Amino acid sequence: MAPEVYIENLSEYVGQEVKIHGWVYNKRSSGKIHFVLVRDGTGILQCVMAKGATPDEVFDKYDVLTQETSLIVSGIVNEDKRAPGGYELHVKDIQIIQIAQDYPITPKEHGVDFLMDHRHLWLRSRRPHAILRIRHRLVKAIRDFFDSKGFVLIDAPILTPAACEGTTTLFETDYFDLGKAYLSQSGQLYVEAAAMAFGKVYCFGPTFRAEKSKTRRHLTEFWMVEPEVAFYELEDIMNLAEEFVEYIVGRVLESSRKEFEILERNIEPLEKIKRPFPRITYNEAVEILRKNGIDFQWGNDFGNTDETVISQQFDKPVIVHHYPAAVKAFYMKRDPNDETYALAFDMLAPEGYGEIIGGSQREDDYDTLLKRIREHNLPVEAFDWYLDLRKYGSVPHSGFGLGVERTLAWICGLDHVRETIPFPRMIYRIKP
RNA sequence: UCCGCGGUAGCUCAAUUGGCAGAGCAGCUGGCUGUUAACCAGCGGGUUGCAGGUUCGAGUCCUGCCCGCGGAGCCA
Repeated sequence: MAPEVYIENLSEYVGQEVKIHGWVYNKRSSGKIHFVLVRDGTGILQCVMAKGATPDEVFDKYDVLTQETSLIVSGIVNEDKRAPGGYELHVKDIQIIQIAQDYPITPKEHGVDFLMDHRHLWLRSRRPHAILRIRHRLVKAIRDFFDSKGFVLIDAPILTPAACEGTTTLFETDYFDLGKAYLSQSGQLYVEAAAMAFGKVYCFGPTFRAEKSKTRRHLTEFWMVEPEVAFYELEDIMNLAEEFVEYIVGRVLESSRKEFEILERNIEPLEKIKRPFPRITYNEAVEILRKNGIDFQWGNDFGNTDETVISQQFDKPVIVHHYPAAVKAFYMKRDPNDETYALAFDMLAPEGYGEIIGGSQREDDYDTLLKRIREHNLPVEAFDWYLDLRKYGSVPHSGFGLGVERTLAWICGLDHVRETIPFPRMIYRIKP
């Protein structure tokens, strides 16, 4: 009985008969010799059927094979330079499971809209397959980084009673007799509570923003990892962010060569992502913009093109810190030396990708935080528990959030975040 | 929400000044013993996004609407 194996392990079975379970990816023929490309989720294998060498009744099955027909194929593994991937299967038998009719995605060109409508099938194609494998490894690297440093994973709730950051739009839903609930746009307030319990924590999950943004950098549902550390000040958390990004890029680089080739991603820029990263203040960033001919108004937050210009000055991620407090969230601590500035930082990815991290030291003084909540016209009742954290053993603490999809788009060299998540949610797309 | 671009065969696109809607791929038929998005020959395939209007005649011009894409604002 031939062993049932996966294509990624074929090199261990050269000369042996094996059984592959999979789907027809493509086929071509010269009449007396057929080539069927079979994929099984781990790779793509060329299966060869030659008149005379293959039993006639098996050879003739070629005619009914259509793209994405599911089958079990058995044969002898052969090493051959002419085969894509270097190995091929000399077919002895084919068992057809189901014949696929009119598979809509052909090996030719398609538009993004068509492919997104067929995202459930598009996942089978080389490119999305490569991206999502890299996503898997990126997520693993993120978890390994924090786990190896003694952080505790604390999952934040998805349904929340109020906005974490007052301004952005929230998805709203009815919540029994308690009024409205909102889909979380950040787990941050909850990890702050957890940091006071466990010291070093992180949350990792989906977050939701009902912004009507239609750009290559926005999804309405995206994944964010948010570490929070007690007794960390701004400098400490910037150091952590820097070490973190160096680590996850390195991990993905060493594990995903094959996928980067499929994506035609030049990995040289990624190999330069080593500490230390450049650090500039908001004011220095403004100078850069003005030197590049941008008429930037001091006190504004950076726009998309501003971020691109700043990040293009460096070949590593750049940390911008000490933003004007007025443009930052209510919970960020202000610089005691100059209250104009917040102890906040963003990390902008190189190659024009822009912001992938936003973080800060948090306001830890009760009266100051209460004042900020009122200044931002936020409902104080909703934040009573959050204020409690400043009543019972308040300490300096800091954290940041990293957007997984933006980070992955940068690492893969993609021009849109929609390809970095299996089923993207955008303002005009909820299906499939 | 605002600005710009687009919607033609299953898919990707073409159609000159308003004048017979066309090609490649996919599908079907036939050919080919080493193909690499194979190739060669043939066949079938259309409510030109929707609703009006101008005109002898509209894919093409006008009005309204729908949908998508790119960008701005906001953000990770």
